[in-house]
Amino acid sequence: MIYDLLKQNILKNVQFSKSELDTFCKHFHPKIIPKKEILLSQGEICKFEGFVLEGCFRLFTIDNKGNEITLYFAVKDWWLMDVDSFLNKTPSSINIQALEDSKILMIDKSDKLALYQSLPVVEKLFRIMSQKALVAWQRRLIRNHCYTAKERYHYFLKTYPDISLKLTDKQIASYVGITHEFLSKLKKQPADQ
Amino acid sequence: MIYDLLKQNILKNVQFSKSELDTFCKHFHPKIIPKKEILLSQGEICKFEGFVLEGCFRLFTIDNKGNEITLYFAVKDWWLMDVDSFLNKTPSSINIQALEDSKILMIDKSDKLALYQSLPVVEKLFRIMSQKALVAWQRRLIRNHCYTAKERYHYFLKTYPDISLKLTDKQIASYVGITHEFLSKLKKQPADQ
DNA sequence: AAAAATAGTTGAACTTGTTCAACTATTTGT
DNA sequence: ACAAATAGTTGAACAAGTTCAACTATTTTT
Repeated sequence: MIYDLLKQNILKNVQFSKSELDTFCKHFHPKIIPKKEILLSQGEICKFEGFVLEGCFRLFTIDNKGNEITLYFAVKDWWLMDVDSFLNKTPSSINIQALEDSKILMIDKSDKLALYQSLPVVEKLFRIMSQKALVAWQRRLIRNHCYTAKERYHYFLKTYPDISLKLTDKQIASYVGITHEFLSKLKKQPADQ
Repeated sequence: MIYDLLKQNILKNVQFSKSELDTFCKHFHPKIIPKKEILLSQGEICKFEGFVLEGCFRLFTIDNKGNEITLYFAVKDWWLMDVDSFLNKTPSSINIQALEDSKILMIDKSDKLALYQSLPVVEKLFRIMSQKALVAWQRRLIRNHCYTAKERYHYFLKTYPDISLKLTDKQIASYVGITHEFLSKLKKQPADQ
């Protein structure tokens, strides 16, 4: 069933009854996003939340010097949104673009806010999801300080072997935080040196 | 009253009734932490959450090369904990140290978990606090890529003028992500150059 | 008040990663 | 299948930030 993956994802974080799962899921609607399409553009206000079923997305921002920084790549079982823009109704500073033909489950902001009201356990779900995400961002910041570019690159390959197969080196470089020219040079060196 | 600041902090994030505020606060106990004392050490499991009333704390990690990376400084109105360790019962990778004689409100993990049960609006409070924190970490990672060391240093001074007065340059450098020698050189240059 | 420890400064040599430019290889659109 | 666009490679010059060491200034401890 179309909601199976979403239900599994929820149950990884918190206990939901069968009926709670159904109530939750029925507000999510499938959507096909063709390759290259932009789901959210820098400047727009994010009024949805998405859950990836198939394909791959890149969430990135473009700084004032024109550099692209990739926040993360989202494949099957990942969530898509700009928390900042969604929460604070501010223009988004990120772009969400499909790197492949993709399929997501989408919920409108108004439906999500209604869910928080009608199904209190949803607060717990997103409390836990947010705390886990927060921890991941903390760790990434620490890695960015402690690890060299080369170590960060190999960490990425090791941590997301499946995702990295779908990406160009340029996209990986924008996640690792280096130029693609330098990544090209790194690749020539053996991993341990 | 001792809980005034905590109550204000809560109301910034979510609407609590007077009785909800009281029920929430009564599980927090004041604690004095003298200067230099370590509230949580790397390796320990974090079984509390703290809210700063007075003084100043540094949350930092020491990497395998012996470098100190400061996650953040916590003064009045900031929260203290290692979310990762608290949530996942894993040995903490951070140290929390008082930089001055300080006073906090502290809640035990078991009391906090009980609060989630007895007062459902607490889930909402921490859902929102976590989402805001998550956004702050996202933004910091982006700044670390886009800004030079000098820009990050001046951003810190501008954003936390009150906190920076309490800190040594060495501590600031460990937040900005540079050596204190380099910070010393940066300070000689005019801010805009 | 003296001694010890910690913080801050400075310079020289060095390392890591960037920039720019020219080129080759691969993918995409028609 | 061809043209156009995009991705990847390579090298040389450069810039940002580190390391190490020697020194001075300030703070803490006794």
